[in-house]
Amino acid sequence: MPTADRAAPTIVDVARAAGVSKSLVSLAIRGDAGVSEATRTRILAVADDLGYRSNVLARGLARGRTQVIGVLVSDLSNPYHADVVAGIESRADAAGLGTVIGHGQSDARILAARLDQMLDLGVDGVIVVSAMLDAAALDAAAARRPVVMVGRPFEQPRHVSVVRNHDERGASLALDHLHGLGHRRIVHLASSRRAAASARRHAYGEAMTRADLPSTTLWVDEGGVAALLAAAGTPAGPTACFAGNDRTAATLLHDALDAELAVPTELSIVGYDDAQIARQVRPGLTTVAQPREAIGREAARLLLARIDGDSDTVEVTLEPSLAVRGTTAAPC
Amino acid sequence: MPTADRAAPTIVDVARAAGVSKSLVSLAIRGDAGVSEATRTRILAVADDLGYRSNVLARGLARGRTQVIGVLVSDLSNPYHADVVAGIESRADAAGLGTVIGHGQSDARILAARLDQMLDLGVDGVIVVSAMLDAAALDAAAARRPVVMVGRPFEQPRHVSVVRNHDERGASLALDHLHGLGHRRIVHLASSRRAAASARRHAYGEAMTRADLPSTTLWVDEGGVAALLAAAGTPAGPTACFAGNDRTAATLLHDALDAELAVPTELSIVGYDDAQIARQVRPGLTTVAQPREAIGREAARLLLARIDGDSDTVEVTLEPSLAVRGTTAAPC
DNA sequence: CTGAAAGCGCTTACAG
DNA sequence: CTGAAAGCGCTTACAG
Repeated sequence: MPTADRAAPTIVDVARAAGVSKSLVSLAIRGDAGVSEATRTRILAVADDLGYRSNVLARGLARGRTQVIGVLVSDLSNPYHADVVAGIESRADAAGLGTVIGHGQSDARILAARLDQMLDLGVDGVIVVSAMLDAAALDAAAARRPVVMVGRPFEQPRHVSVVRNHDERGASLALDHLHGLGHRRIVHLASSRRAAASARRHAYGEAMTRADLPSTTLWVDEGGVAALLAAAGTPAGPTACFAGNDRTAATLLHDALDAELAVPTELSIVGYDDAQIARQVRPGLTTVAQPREAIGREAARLLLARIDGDSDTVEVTLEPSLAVRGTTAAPC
Repeated sequence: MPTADRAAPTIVDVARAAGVSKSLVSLAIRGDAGVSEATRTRILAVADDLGYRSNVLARGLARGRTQVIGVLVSDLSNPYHADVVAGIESRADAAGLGTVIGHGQSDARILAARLDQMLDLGVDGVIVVSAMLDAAALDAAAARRPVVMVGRPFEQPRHVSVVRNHDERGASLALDHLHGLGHRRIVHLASSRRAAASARRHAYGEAMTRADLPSTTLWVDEGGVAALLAAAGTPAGPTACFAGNDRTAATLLHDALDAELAVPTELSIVGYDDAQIARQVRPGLTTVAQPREAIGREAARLLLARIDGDSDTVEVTLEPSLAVRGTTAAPC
């Protein structure tokens, strides 16, 4: 009995046991009006007795809908994704839809292959939580089923709705915080040229210009961390750094501490993302937090609307917030 | 065109375009011998031209196999799971099977519901990466499809193969390391009563007994960390601690540093799991590493064997290893 | 309120 | 080497 479900009862078994036709069972199970309450109750009881479970494959084939949505994430180990997925699932659950997750292993080609696999599997739509797929790949998928993307695309796909955090506003939050503390010499530490990172970088430059302060962007892969640490602590050196993301900020923090530079007094640091690492480093990292669950819920909402026939593709931008922890203080 | 795949070509479209019967298309696509190489090539070319994709729902319904396996994880944000999943996927990919992931949100009831959902979806088998489901729930699932569990179950399910790390050996590795460094007063910091944690705790006691040393287990939820820190540094106090997992070890490490206790000289710490946090704390945490990817590959191997008819359920125990980092040294 | 029939897109013997 | 037919388990008009 273990590895076989050959014996799995079907709608026909239920019909026979209940003494009705199989179409009636189908209607009763889906709660269709036009089945008397009494028979419906009886049929459901029989179904339950038999351990009947509706075959999603058969149902999906007949209806053209599986009531399952797919979520594709580029990297499972990124806790950011877990929160977004939780948001998606809460909305999908509420709508009575199942959720399956696919994993792209941070590789655009694997991601694209998994996307096709999910679509082949018959999901009613998919949410791509990744900015690694290009517009062409996303639009190709959107030609099969509704697709919503979470993240900031490099190039805007035409048939895909996008949900993302407002990077410019997030950068402003970080810089306003540092300005408010009295920092004037603030550098930006950049580590990526992707769309979200670039937006943060540009927003940094503009915020500095608005405040009439000079801006300096250092790149991690060009020895930016070392340069920053060498300059910090000197009379005209920077007193604060806005990093493009938390990983970069954490690296800077650790290297600063190793170099015996006091954080936050000699160097204040702000990250971006409110990743798990922001709470794990000491002192805790002040950082811009994306509304991850809300992003997930919004993405699911948009997807469900499109599955139900709403054909508009939109771009939704959610507001980040600032999580103030121990890496920022007034300059000494 | 965006949100519709009504136009999705079927095997019939391919047959018509190629001027053959649909059964021939089916055979050609599955690479069945008995289709001439020439026609096969032609049919595939036509299929490709039309953008034909085999409908998994229909195929699954007809064959009773979807060629997709399910992986259920209790907690997406746990990087441990990501590595296990990577191992599973590599093996599944190699066998030409797709993988979908379900997410239990660290809640046994949600986990059980998702397990049923995956089974309803028609997966050919499922790997449960969690010890949260009890034997009854696992066996119930195993009555429908082959199930393999990754982790250490509280109670052994009867129809489910189990793959796990050898906790006893892992604990020995940790204690041998500390003994080798010269530690004699070693305490165990426990935070869980689950099976894996209990095994590590017991193994600690036995290792100490074997070495003719007194053993002391402190519980986190009973103020164990404070008690440990108070005793450490005193003449007869402990010089080392074996923690039940990395999170507990990291908490201890941070609190020790806050209490100005020098790690590793005044207190050495060993964790368990080699979680991400083990690399993120400073100094880096010495810890027992589970062979996560190998565990995933082994689980997939067992599942595939069961899907292919091997009816034996087995328990496979893989060897952990020690990752020596900065939290252990000879006592001063 | 209930039943017989066709169909979803595929696979699988079974004839030729 | 190829084609007609039944069937996987469900849904959906359509008659009654």
